[in-house]
Amino acid sequence: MKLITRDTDYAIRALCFMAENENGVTSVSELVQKLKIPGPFLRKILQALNKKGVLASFKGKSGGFKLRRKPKEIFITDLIEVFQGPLKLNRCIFKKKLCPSMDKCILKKRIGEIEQRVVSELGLITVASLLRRGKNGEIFK
Amino acid sequence: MKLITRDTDYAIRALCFMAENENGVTSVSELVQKLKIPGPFLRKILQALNKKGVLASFKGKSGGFKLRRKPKEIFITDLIEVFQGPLKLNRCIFKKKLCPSMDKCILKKRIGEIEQRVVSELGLITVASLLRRGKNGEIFK
DNA sequence: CTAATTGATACTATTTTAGTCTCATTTAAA
DNA sequence: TTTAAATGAGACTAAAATAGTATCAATTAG
Repeated sequence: MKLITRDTDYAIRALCFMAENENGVTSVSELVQKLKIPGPFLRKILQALNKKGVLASFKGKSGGFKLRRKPKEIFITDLIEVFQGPLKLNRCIFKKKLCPSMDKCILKKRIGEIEQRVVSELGLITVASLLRRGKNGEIFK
Repeated sequence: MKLITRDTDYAIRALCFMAENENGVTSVSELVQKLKIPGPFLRKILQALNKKGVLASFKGKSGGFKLRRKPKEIFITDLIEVFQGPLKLNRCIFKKKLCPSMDKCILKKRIGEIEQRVVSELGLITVASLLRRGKNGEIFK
C-alpha cells in the first residue's frame, strides 16, 4: 500500500529541512548533500513546489528556495495533490456503463469510506508536525 | 489513492457472483458474460485464487470454479495479498543507509499508523459482507 | 566576467499494472 | 470414441505510472 510516492516523500523531507533552516535560502545542492536525493529530480520537485506557491525561488549565485508559508500551514495533503493528483475518491473502475447502480455498489462504498478516513487523517499532518522541534517549539511561529 | 488494483477488484466481483451461485460450479465464460471482464485476464485471476486455496477448480466440459471457503471466511485482505503482495507496512524508501534513525522517522511513523488503520478496516470486509443477501441471509451458512 | 544558481522542458529508464496468446490436459456428452 | 468446452501453465506484450536525466537559457552575487 503506497499512500505517498517518492516525489512526495522527497518533497516532505526537503521542506522539513528548510523549515529548520529558518529564513535562510536553501539551494538544491545543499539539500542534495544533506538528504542524499538525486539532484535533478529534487530540482524538478522544488520547481513544482515553487509554481504551486509552496516555495519561493531565488535565481543567481547564492540563490535557492525558501518556504513561502509557515510550516504549520503546509499540509502533506497539499503535497500529495501536487505530485499524485487530486485526492478524489470513489473512482469506480466500472464507469457508468457496467455497474448497474453506482450508489448501490457496496464494494465501492466500503472502500470509499476507508479512503475518506485516510484523507482526513493525512489532513492532520503538516510539515510543522513532522519537525523535531526545540523545547519552546520556536519553529511554529 | 488506490487501495485495490484491478485484479483484486475483479477477483472480488467474481467471488461475489460465485457466492450467490451457491454450490454450483461457475465457468470463466459465464463470468465474462455477466461481469464484462476480459476473459483471459479473469482466467489468470481465478487460476491464482485456485492455487491459493480460495477457489477449487474443475477441468473438462462443464467445468469451472467454485468457492472453497464460506463467503464470510474470505477476507478481501486475503485477495489484496494475493494480487498486491503482503500487506506489510513501514517500507521506508530510505532503507538502512540513509535515514539516520529509523525508529525516530516521524514521517514513517505517522504514515505507518494510518496504513495500520487501513489494514484493520480492510480486514473487516469479507465477500459475505459485500453481498446483497435475501431476507434470511441464507448465503452465510 | 564568471561560476553558481533556478526556469523550462524534453527526454529516457524502470517498474507496475493490465492484459494476451498458446499449447497441453481433462472431461462430459453426442 | 470423437469432440467441444473447460482449466493448467507459463511466456509474451502493451500501456501507464513512477523515477529519474539532460540540456540550454536566464539570472545574479562577487
